[in-house]
Amino acid sequence: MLRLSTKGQYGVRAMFEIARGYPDRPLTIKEIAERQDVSVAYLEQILGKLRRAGLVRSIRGPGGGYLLAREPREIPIAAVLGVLEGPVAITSCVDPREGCIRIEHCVTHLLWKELGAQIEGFLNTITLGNLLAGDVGSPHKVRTVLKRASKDQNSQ
Amino acid sequence: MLRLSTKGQYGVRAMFEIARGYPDRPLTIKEIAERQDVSVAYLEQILGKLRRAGLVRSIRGPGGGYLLAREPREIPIAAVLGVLEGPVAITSCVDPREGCIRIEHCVTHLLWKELGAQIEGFLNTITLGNLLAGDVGSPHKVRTVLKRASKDQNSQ
DNA sequence: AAAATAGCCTACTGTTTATGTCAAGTATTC
DNA sequence: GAATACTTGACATAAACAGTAGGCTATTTT
Ligand code: FES
Ligand code: FES
Repeated sequence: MLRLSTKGQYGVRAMFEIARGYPDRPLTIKEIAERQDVSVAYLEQILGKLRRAGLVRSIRGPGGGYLLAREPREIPIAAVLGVLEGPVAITSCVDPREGCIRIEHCVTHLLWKELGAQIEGFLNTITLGNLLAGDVGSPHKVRTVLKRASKDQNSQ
Repeated sequence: MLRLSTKGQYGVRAMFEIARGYPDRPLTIKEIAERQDVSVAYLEQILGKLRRAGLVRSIRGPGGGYLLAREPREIPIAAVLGVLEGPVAITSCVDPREGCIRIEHCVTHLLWKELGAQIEGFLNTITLGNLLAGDVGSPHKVRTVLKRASKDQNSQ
């Protein structure tokens, strides 16, 4: 249950790969594709979205490629997934783009809303910087990152 | 992103409805269907799964219906969803039924695993009993919601 | 200028999953 | 034995997913 689409998965992996080159070296789609086992054509779609959302910037022509638009530590995973998959919406009822008529008499509505908040909270505390450092999971490490990451929540 | 299927949603709502009758009154599929706006035929599938999993038991013939197999407070939402949607598996890589060859050199694997654990943890702390009491989520908001929810239960 | 490199765009397609419906059963009670 | 109610499996439709294909534009190098 609750599976992420491949777009989201590949997107995060691509962003991680780009982050590894930051800030010096632009990475070409081809390089990313090879290192992360994804097709070039599919990655184009994904990176196109991320670029239009302002998370990465691109340089055309020979020597070109992709670069992060901000520092790795200022890009939470939630931002990447938000662009590629839309907002967290466990059910259509809690989707800001949809809604529900039963909402008033519905017991589960609050449940899904709270679950969504938990997920979004978690994904906002983990940044590409954490991924680079390999530190995912343990709460005390997360807390230090939280302060830095909270700035980014606005720009999403 | 991360949407739950209707089977899971309806399943939880059906379980909630059955829980309201616990332990005295078996509820017929028809009653549940009417109160939760779901088709009888679809509910049959859902309740069938829940019955085979031992979460509810059924009584056939006139006066029959469905009853919880255990007390509401002993049935976490995670159990209901687990039956209807399988285990939490953000990606196929962390799905116990599948797996991944890249797992060794993959940075994101731990991330998805941790996210899954967070979700499962949350869903395990909320039981049908909590739903009946209207107490879901952050402790401060709970109290105000509690009153409204309990009113809805009667008027529904 | 021409060639080579690299990103940009969007339409199309096959596959799978989700969301149900339908029909014909079986068990139980009154 | 008639009415009630659960049981089961097959089937239909629609949407989402996962990815391909092909042509285009911008920039650098020779
Ligand atoms: S059914 Fe939509 S809020 Fe519960
Ligand atoms: S790609 Fe499967 S574990 Fe990361």
